[in-house]
Amino acid sequence: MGQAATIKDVAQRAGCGVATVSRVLNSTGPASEKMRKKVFAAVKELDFHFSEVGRSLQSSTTRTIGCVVPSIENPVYADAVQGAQEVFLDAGYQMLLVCTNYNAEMETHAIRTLIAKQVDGIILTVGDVHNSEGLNLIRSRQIPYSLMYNTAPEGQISWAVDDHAAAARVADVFYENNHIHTGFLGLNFFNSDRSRQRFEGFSERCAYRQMALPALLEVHEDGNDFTPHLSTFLKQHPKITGIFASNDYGALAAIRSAHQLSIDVPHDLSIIGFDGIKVGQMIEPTLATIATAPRALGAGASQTILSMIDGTKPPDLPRKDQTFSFRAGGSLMPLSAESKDDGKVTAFPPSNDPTHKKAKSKRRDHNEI
Amino acid sequence: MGQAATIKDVAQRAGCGVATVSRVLNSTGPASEKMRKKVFAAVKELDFHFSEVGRSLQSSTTRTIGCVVPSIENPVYADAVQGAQEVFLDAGYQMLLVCTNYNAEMETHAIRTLIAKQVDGIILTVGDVHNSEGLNLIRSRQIPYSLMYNTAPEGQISWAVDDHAAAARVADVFYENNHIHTGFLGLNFFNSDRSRQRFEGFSERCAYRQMALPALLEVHEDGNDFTPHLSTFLKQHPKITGIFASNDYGALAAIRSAHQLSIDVPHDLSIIGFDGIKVGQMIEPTLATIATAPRALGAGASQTILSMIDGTKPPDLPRKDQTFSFRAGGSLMPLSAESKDDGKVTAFPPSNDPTHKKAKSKRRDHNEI
DNA sequence: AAAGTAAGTGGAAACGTTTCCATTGGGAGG
DNA sequence: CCTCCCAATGGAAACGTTTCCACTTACTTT
Repeated sequence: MGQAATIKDVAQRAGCGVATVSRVLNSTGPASEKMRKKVFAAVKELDFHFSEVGRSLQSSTTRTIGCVVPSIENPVYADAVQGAQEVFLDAGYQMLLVCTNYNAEMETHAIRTLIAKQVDGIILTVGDVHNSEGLNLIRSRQIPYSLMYNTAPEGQISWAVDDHAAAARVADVFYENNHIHTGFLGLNFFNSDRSRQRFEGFSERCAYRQMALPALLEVHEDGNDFTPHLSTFLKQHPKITGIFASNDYGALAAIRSAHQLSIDVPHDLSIIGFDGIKVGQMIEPTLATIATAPRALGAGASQTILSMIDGTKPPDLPRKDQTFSFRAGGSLMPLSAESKDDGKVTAFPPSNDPTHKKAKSKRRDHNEI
Repeated sequence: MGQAATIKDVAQRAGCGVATVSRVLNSTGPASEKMRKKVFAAVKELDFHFSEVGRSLQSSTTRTIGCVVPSIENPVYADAVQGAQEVFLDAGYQMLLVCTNYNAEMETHAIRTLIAKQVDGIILTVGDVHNSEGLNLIRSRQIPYSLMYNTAPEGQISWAVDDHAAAARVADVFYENNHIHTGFLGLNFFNSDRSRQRFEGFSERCAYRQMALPALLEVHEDGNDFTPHLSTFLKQHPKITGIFASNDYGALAAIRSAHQLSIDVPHDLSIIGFDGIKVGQMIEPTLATIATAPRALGAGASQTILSMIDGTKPPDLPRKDQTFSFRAGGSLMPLSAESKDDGKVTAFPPSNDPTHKKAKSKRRDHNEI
């Protein structure tokens, strides 16, 4: 059975014209019962299925959506993509996925190809919203699109977490728990405007709260060599009692490195992450973090696009402060009031004592790390 | 600039026939320098790009590959998909992604649609290799395809971890570490033949080693209510000193639940996972596990498909025992020889890990759980 | 100078659909 | 019995490409 059957084959077999076959199969237009029978019989015999390509050419619609994200190794994007995918699938659309690996060139190229493939819409996370060649192409072609995880510039739609506000929330949480001296752990700080936004929001709120300005620890890759960095950092900033990591992986790495340095989390050091990945709740201590809903964002962006396509009313974007929530966890612990003001060492056990008696709330001695 | 320009518009603008435009732009066939200039000028003015749809119709090739996996929330699949995607992108193919959520109906439907879209190949993980309607469709249509993470039946190609052998390896590891009484934690045991394969391989090798046959703890969802299950399970099987979880998430859940039950991992209970997800190495204790290379599998499957398409020699499948490796980790600890036979409480060798000194060398007393 | 060749070019068919339009036939209304 | 209308149908155009083929032109070769 070499080539796939076409509508012509069906027509011939059923002894009618192609127009009739099309009408019968699509239930568009009239057809006698006799013809319908014959057509269906022919379809069955030939195992005929419409070619979407022919259809697309004629209708100039592909029922395909492009999706461009940096990487689905990051569960945040993976979830968003999957959320999007479900919505699209329900609506009868398929999804072309491209991961750009945070590479601007790939981003542009991918978008160009998607446009050439005549996708009906594009859902994307770009590296730099204000300077994305691909995004410009999309806009000039007037293709329905929705951003994800980008802070939306003027008049554009983006389903995103409000990084700034969320980070501010973290500062509040630290404040409420008497952590005044904090650090910010930024992964890929200079590649990710999301990371920068978080630092900014965090810093500003710290200032507002009259807390110390957060010390910045910038890390490029999440290699295994993070421990010395943390050690140095904590020596340089001995007063720090809380660290805000720009994402949960960073937080996990910090917890682990702290552990290796015999710094107990949360007794000696509190840590808050960002994203709310699943494993954060599967470990001990559980990770205090900013929980986000990537699936919902992906689904929302998809619905926006669908409504652009069929002209219905698009869903409302969530209120900015509803794009995240703080999730308590074992990695955060209130600092006792007496050590709050100066972070000064009070009663210490000998620092070479590796024991971590949980009950006792000791402070770490930074000078001896 | 309403509609996108077509090759006809370009031809008209350049004052030539469409054939010439096609030849110039595709560098196929001769063209005078004068015409070339004019064509390129017209292309620029009109911002013309070929429509892939028209092209596909004519060439009956779409430069698109379908990818069907259960879910990319599972980082194993996410990595595999991304590995595949990179290979395809390099080769100039785009990837249509469908996540089936472990649902056979969706699987069939997705594959049907992919076929209708005339993808040039399909890379997929099916629920049941021996009874997949979609797979049959693909085969009857003679579409290039490659399985992933399915144990390949007779004469089919599948890039997969050898679950059976890997699980056997885990039994060996337990044996070498004097763990004779073990349990198997199966997630979605009845939905996943992978999980079953692992149990089988594990059991067989346990028998071969003359270890106790593993007790099976079956879990349906990884909810928060796992702890009581584990508690009951350990009460029922008090001799167990090692648990093999059918995937890393299960292992993490087990560690956490053990913690909640005041069972120390690894001193009281050793745990080995499966998959080798990234976070396994970011937590304390690190997770002993079967490490796999999802990206490589995805990439391999892609290359297989590409070579089917262009008729070149397909890459060799990896040797079965090279599809995985055992990765040591803190969640596994050798059982002292004297307690080996009966699991009786004895003194433990001092841990060189200072953080675990707090764990008093106690064996858990199952009766008190 | 005639003939042959090669380069350059455009027309038109083909790919698989949908849809407009024209044609047919039959039944109802006058 | 003649008209009119409507249901049923098929032919053909259109969608945007590529490619075959035929045609012109100009140049080389005898």
